[in-house]
Amino acid sequence: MAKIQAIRGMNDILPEQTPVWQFVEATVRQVLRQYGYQEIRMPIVEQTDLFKRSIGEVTDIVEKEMYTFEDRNGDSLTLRPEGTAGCVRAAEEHGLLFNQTRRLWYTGPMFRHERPQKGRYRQFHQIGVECFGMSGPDIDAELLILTARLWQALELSGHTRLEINSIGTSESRKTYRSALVDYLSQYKSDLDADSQRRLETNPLRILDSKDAGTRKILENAPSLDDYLDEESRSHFERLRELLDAAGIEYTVNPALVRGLDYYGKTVFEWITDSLGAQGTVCAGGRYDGLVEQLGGKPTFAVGFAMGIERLILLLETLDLIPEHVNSNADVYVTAMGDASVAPALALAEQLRNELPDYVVVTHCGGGSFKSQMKKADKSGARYAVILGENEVAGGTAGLKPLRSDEPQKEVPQAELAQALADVLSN
RNA sequence: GUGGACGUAGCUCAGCUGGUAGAGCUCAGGAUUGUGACUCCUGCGGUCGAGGGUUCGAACCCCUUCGUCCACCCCA
Repeated sequence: MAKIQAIRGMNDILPEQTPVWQFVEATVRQVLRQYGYQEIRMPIVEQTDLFKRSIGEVTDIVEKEMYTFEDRNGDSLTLRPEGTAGCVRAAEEHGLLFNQTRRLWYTGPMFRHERPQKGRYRQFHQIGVECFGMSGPDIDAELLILTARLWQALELSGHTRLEINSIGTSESRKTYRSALVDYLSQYKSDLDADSQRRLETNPLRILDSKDAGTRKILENAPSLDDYLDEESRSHFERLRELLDAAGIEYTVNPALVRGLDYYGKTVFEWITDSLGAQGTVCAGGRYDGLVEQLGGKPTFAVGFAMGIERLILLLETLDLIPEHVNSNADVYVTAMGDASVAPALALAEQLRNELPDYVVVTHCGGGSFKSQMKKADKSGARYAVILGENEVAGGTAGLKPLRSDEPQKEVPQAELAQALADVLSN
């Protein structure tokens, strides 16, 4: 019988990996807390229409990447392919957006039926940040300053670069789009095959083409910049001033277009060159029209999402996972012989009471002294506490350093916690 | 959805022109009746991804299929 295994592109996160995830999540949480962002938790499943109406009917995500299925009562439901739509739905549904400003964040799995590759999976995890009710470029700048602080906290500054652009309001973008299509249509047969297809589906994406012939044609193409409305233009200029003032480095990439329909004005991406083809580690932008589009009052909004898998992949590639993240024991308590099992369990409890910040692992499962010592070593603990018949009889414990050549000491059990506190703290 | 590479022990891999499987690491035990890391010895561990075909004989050749990885598309 065939073995049942995980769904393609949906990965188990194993015990060796979870400490890294917790480290990244905790670091992000801490930075967001500093800026006063509030966490929101949404369901993983939403009505299919929510995504169709927000992401855009003709995007790849909606057309061919969604996990959509029928509920038992016939409703069409979809596993969320991204977080913004559900966040807007939840915030709107509970009156979080009316006449107020909000700074929200969330994390969790997202689902897209794509072919997996490095840094891209069918179930992947994002940390999303969304801000509502603020119209100016100052909040755009805050988001970028916040992410820059996060890169610093993760020691990723210098391995990520920021690209920004303004794609204008949907009206100005529409005008530009038709100008671009008009221009490119003259050369349609000279465009590469992908770009010919994009002419129908997503013409702005052609700006990004790597094909030499297409690039040549693009040289004389109309520029998005010339079609920007005045408000978008000044918004973008002000954003650049704010970033300059904050010392955030960036490049303006006129070809930077986001794939989701709801974006307008500011768009940005943090990119790394260390991950191969999937180098975008964080991306977002402004989406002032979305709340209204989903049935709410017009509400200014801007946000971004980070891919946790990509962040972790990057940290691992650059060998930036701090040492302490992977250690899963500080003290390992051995128990030699049946008679010392109960005292060992009791002694470990005593240590946990007095040293709540340290990880105390008790040896279970018996075995020779030698094998217990091996396990102590393997655990990564800095100290072994040795409890055998002699120690139990004398009310002491052996305190053995495992990471240095210092000699083992016999310590009265009552003084063991203090002795460990002294040696573990330096 | 398209293309390429690859599936042999828990992990990393070797296995020549077809002759029915090996190493290192890990794990368990021992050398050392209560002391890990280094060393040495012993042991556990494989329907060679699956199914079919060719052959006296297939891990190796052929077909099919499943899976993984990387890239394209697209995206975090």
